[in-house]
Amino acid sequence: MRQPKNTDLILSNVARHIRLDDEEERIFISFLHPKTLKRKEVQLKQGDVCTHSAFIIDGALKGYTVDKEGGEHVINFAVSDWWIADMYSLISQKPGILTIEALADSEVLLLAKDDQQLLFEKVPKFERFFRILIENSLVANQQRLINNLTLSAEERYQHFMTKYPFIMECAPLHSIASYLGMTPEFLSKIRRRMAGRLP
Amino acid sequence: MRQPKNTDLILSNVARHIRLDDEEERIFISFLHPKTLKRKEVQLKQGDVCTHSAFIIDGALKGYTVDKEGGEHVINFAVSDWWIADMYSLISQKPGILTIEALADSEVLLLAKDDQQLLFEKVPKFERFFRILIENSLVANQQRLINNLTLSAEERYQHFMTKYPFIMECAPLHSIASYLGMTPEFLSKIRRRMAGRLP
DNA sequence: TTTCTTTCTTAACCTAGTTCAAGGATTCGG
DNA sequence: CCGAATCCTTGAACTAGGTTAAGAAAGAAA
Repeated sequence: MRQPKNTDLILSNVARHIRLDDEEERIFISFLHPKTLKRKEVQLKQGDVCTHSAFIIDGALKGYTVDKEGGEHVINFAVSDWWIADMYSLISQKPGILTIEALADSEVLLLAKDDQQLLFEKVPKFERFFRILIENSLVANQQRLINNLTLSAEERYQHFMTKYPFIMECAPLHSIASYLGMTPEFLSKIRRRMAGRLP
Repeated sequence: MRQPKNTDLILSNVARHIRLDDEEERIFISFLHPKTLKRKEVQLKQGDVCTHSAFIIDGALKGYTVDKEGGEHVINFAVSDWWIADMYSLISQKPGILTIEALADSEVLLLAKDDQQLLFEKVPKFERFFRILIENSLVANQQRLINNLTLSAEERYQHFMTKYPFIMECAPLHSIASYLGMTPEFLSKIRRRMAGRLP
């Protein structure tokens, strides 16, 4: 086996949108830096400039902001086969608003912003790939906004469970509550109601 | 004056991110279709497939969804020098979730999705331009999500006023309330409180 | 002008979701 | 295996924001 097993996943991720020949694959992989994260380890800290995108091979991460009262607000999750970064900071190269932290021991591949630029020059197809990634992010984000504006807390939870069952399995409920814009206590109440236990 | 005045605005909009020569400008403009909209006129209806992006020369539009109870939820505004479309539908070419409607008599330039594809082939620089537009959309959208999750109704309103004073001037308050995720009655209460009129 | 519609506000009442405080259940590090 | 976090749940008291209903002000249409 010439390539380490962990690059198979990212190559099939890329192959979903663009087709690469062997040489292009080699170039791409040469830009990636593997990193392992312990549970609770912070990959990016709020206030720092985001210099890398991370592709998750295994494990799970969350991105969150801490508000002025110290409350934590989960903005996104990322599990195996997903990308995560503080897009605002990555794009603008200004201090970011997200802390990205491992929910479980994880293995990721990092792609530096500068290397991404080089990659665009050597393999222009990647412009297209990352444009599609961003398009999908935008659509997902907008849909989430609409859900927050139009659905009740219970409906948001139900929708989340059917859309992201795999996240239900690896993220603690209080993080999911935060992501859904409610308190953990209220999520608990919803779950009791849904289980038929009154009141 | 060789070019109609109304293309100046869109060319300077494009020039903010990519540099075009005369021929490229000519090609770009040849793909644009001017359209005028009367106040309340619908440019795109919820459920239809979005086939064009619109660049606003003059006037103002809003994009909104109607939920199953018939409630209207404003998802975005667009004023002079902005682009608007149902990105979900435009990208996926599936029936959309937004209705896009003129808030005032408006003048827009339409770019068909197919023509955009042709434009990419003839002037590849535009790939970059539209990628940047989408990046900015994504960042703005994410920031809005964070605001909705972390700020009170009053804080959201104050933030909106300072960030979009020009929208304050052309959109009715009930649309702004909807955009901010509150009822018009509650926005009214906030405004009274802020004006110092008790209670 | 007059009428009709849209926009904005008020006030009284209501409720979805929060806060606070506490206890039990798991899980994790050592 | 033990102690300490972390996680989840409960319940009671509270509040930010919603609902309903009504009227005033200001345009637009005619």
